[in-house]
Amino acid sequence: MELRHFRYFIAAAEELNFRRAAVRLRIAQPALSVQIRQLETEIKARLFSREGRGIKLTEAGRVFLDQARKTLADVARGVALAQHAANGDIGHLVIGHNGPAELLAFPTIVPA
Amino acid sequence: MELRHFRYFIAAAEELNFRRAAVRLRIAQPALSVQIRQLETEIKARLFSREGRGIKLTEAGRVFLDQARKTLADVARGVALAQHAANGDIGHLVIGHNGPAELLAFPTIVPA
DNA sequence: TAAAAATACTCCATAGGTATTTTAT
DNA sequence: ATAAAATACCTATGGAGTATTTTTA
Repeated sequence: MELRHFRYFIAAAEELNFRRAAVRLRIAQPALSVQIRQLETEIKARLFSREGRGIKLTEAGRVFLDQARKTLADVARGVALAQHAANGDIGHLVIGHNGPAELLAFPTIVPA
Repeated sequence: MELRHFRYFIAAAEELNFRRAAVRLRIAQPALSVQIRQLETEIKARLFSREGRGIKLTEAGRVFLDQARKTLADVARGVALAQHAANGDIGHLVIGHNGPAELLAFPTIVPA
């Protein structure tokens, strides 16, 4: 299983049509058909019901779509974090306060 | 970028040695070397510092390792959820109770 | 019968292997 | 001097394309 399967599956699930999804992915329809079939075989679950005229998501397809989107989001986040770290940005400092606003004082820079 | 890059990177990051990681992945060391280089090029961040004798994770490598593990965990979760859904298990019912235990009664099956 | 997916094949891009070189200790 | 990674080159697996067949609304 590769990220390609996730990208292809999401396109197919959103278009609910292999031909249109293939156009969007800039590949041929049989290539998409084969990759989706591979994915279904590997996870041992049917993701689409083929109705001769179009396709529908199965229940397994619906839950998998959710996770597939999260997976691709994780990938994007990993890349973004790595790039920031590579540029010396090692994270964000978050300051919280849960008391009355009157007790909040900001630090002051005192000239030497 | 493909899941292969994530699997290879995690192995290399855990072994901190391309040769040992390659053995674990059952591929040759140069194949691993090339794939890691591809990954670094694609995300535009150096993940390892090469020290001639071995490798070390960079800061970018450390944050990417974290996300790479989450990504693979998401993949596994997606597969598990899809398989369960395919077998008719559409989720779990969770019942909570926040009052005194004395007020808790279990439903009883009444014979017809 | 028509619109869509599946199948059959062919081709080629690239993952991976072997041999060797480079690098840093 | 040596252990590890990088480079060069070759091989072959499989992703993708074109043509065609199968399916069902």
